[in-house]
Amino acid sequence: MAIQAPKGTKDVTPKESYKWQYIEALAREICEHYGFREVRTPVIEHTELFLRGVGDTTDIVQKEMYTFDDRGGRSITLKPEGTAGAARMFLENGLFNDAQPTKMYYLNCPVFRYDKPQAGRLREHHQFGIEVYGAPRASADAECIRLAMALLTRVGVQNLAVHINSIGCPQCRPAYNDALREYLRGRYGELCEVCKSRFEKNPLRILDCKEERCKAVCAGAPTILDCLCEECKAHFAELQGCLTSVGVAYTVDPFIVRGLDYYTKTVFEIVARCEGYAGTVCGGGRYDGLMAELGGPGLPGVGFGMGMERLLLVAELSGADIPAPRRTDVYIAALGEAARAAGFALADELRGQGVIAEFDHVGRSFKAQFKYADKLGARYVAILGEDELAKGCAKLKDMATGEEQMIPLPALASALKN
RNA sequence: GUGGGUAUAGUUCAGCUUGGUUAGAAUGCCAGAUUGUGGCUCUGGAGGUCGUGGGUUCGAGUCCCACUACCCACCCCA
Repeated sequence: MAIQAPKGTKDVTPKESYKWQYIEALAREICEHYGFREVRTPVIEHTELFLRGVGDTTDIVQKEMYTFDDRGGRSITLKPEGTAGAARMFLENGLFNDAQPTKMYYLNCPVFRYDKPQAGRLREHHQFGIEVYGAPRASADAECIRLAMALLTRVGVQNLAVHINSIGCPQCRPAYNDALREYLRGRYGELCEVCKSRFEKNPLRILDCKEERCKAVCAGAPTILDCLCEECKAHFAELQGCLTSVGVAYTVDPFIVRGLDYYTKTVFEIVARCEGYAGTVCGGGRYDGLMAELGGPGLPGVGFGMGMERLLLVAELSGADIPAPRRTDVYIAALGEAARAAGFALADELRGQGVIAEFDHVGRSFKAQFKYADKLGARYVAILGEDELAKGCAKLKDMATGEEQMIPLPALASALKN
């Protein structure tokens, strides 16, 4: 093959697109029930947006962005996540002047990260995500988590676990960072190289390290939950109360910190465990400082992102029941030029009446047309040969029972609908 | 960025260890087996520059090297 798709990208073929459409339809339906409206923002943004929004010390910004200069010399970046673009859209369109909160979702949003591809991770993937702006109370956080769980369970993903944490706010986190550094200082030599470099600029990330030795060191570390200010404590308590009240089981995991700089207070991950894949399917949290960071009013935000490829992967691995696409109602088998002309028009007529009708564009024999109709899974074949045409009828064959019946052409549509 | 594996028909793979005439299977695709009828069965057909480039050899799908791509794990994340 001369040209193949770029590394880390994946085609959706006509044989599998129905699975995507199924999940998209469920997501739309659930979002509607929760009062969210769809937004669509550009695939490209000014690089500056992500430097300020996502944070210039994050892995995403430092080594995973698709950044290039356009012909006008502007630095442009393919969006690496959904929130920054949504926030920019919100500010640029002055939506903060409307009654708050603003609840939005995006679906099939392409996001790009220059990463090494592997199971459940691509360079271009598509996210479903939601954003709630202007809602300071923790009930909004809980609503986001509840919505994510509603979709995941509805899609059929098994063995889900919700992990929540609070990473505090600008008032209480510096104190925690000091406490953490104080604790780690004595065991600094035991940390991995990456964590040593994190020590000064972002010690919180050390808690997230997957290295066994770092985990061992962190096991006895002070937790941020002990250092939260009164406001953050109350917020976290409200979140837990809300989750409990809607039946969302969760575990408090002081080790999740998330990879984006904009988070404050609530962070959460929803993890799925199944044969073949175990890991995060949804990650999100609160970002009360983001809007101000982007030069807008100090409105709070909360939301999550969910990778659709990953969602589909775990859904299939969990044996989710994804309904097959609608079958062909009738295949019109015509032979001879006059019959073909009539058959072509008949197909169009039937489609206009809501029937899924197919017609031969290859010029196959009757036998081959039947075979093809069978492959399509057609319920009926309408036979239109010279005999039938002369009578103004079609012979309708039920492919399951084999029964045949002569039907006048004008009555076909209603016969098919029964 | 680090480590491991793989690359042969549309697809899933065998053949490679012990180099040797026209490279196989299954499945899919096309056609035929009563002249206007599917599924099951049978028969036939099309389809491969054996990832790319170099090397060793009388001879390379098979051995060696490089490159590329893909898969898996680490890291990070969705």
